[in-house]
Amino acid sequence: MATNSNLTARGGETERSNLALGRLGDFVGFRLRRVQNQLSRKFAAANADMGLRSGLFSSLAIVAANPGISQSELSSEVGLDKSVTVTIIDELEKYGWAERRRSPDDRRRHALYVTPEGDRQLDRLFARMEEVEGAVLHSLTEAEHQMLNDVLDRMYDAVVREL
Amino acid sequence: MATNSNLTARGGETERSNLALGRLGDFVGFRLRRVQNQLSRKFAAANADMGLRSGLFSSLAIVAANPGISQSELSSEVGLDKSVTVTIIDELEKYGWAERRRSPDDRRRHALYVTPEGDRQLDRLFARMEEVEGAVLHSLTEAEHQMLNDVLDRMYDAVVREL
DNA sequence: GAACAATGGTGGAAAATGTCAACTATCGTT
DNA sequence: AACGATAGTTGACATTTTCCACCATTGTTC
Repeated sequence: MATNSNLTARGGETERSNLALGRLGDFVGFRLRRVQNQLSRKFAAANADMGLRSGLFSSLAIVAANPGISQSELSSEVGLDKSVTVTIIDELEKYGWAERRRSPDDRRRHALYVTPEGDRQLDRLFARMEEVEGAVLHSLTEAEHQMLNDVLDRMYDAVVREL
Repeated sequence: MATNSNLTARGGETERSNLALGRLGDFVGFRLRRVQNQLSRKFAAANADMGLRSGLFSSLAIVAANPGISQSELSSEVGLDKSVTVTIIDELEKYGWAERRRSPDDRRRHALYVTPEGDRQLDRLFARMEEVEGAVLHSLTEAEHQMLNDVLDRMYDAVVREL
């Protein structure tokens, strides 16, 4: 049942660097976190030159894909608090990568848009992200990659569609 | 190529709550983060009663699976700084869930062990984790689950085995 | 159309986390 | 005995979350 490749025995002071996962290995959440941790670490390292705040890239990308989106919508999509989103948009505007425009319909809302400069920046960021992921994905077949995306989407739908 | 189920059109002010992912949808890292975020959020909510610090559960589980492990080894496995691990073990000892014992071989090291009480606690935590994951995993077949674990393991190996 | 609850956005304080650089004790090697 | 490397600890510091109060605007209700 378990896909356990870490059978490292304790007791013999093994030199194999791998540790046992124990029951932790039965949970997808753990494996997910493990991989995701490393991945985001790599990505952060690759972009250490410019000091990009954590949620900044995702936010910019989401705005680019959804022109006119509101800060609340963005917040819930990226999974950040509204107040954090404010800070992020502030920064994006400071860099000149995005801008707020008052919505004519609902004057409370700020409709968000990516500037041309922001688009260029996104290109760069996406390129680096591809590099980082490439190193990881080359160990997967195209079919596996496809299936992974599919499975992750279904998991996301499942976890979101409950209260 | 992309497994995109969010084709929500912009422009028509659609009421569908789903947003477009755009190019972000081409990256596994994004999907990974998405699912993992929700999952850990759920898990945290399920355990809100006791105030469990972030890395605490994983650490306890790893120690349980590797009795006598050192703090450094634990640190690198969980992906935390040594100093953070110190704090975590402090807390675990305060709760009476784990303990340090000076290693006889190497008196610098602290060999870590889970107490019986810690084991009971782990049972409870694992049970809750199963509940949380169960809701997500029921949307996957057993074969998919298996494959997901396998793929994630390979990705982890790939990302770890590079400098 | 006046009153009131609900929503989008801001600002700021406080707690939780993560990062880093000393510093001690111990080990291994020479 | 002397040296560098490792395990653990501590404390300072920056960065991130988390919350809560607040203002402007909207929508609803009578």
